[in-house]
Amino acid sequence: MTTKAKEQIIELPILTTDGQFLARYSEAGLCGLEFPSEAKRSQPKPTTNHMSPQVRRWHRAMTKALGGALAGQAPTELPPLDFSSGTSFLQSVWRTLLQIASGQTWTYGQVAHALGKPTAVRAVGGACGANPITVLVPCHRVLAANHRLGGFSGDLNWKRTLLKREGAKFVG
DNA sequence: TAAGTGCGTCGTT
DNA sequence: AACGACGCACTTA
Repeated sequence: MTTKAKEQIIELPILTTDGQFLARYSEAGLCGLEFPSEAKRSQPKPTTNHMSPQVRRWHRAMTKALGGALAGQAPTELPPLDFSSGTSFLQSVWRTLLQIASGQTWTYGQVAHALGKPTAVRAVGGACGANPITVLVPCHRVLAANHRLGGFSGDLNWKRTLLKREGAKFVG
């Protein structure tokens, strides 16, 4: 028995006015949140493991936080975020993104600079694209230089929509 | 102005 | 070794 127990991931849908998101929980906390379109793909998992009270609690907070976030409001209370899927660099970028308040935007360059790696601009872009917790880890608030919209993995319209609701300004 | 090219840069796969 | 959700300088229309 040298094997480390395969980490148990619980997947739960969250119904919103924008469709059905999919939340993933590990023992450590929220480890994933997917947009409705992507969530449908990995739907066939009605895992009815007896949810721990903890997951229940996390999910309740998440449902509320996501609803608020989609309305352009700052999340009130969040479950702990499990970033363990990422390398240390990725994690440091994701943590930095949490500092960007609703309604404000940073550029990829600013994020890189905040990390103490002002030239790692492109790597920051890659890290944003690898963000496992969409919306709540606000990778959509990172713009290209000169307030240009920049890219987004998946549907670029999500980035526009979220930024508009938060009252952030951008070009594109 | 707008659009396209080239290159530096660096973490990830 | 190749590839980006970038940034900047520079060239064309």
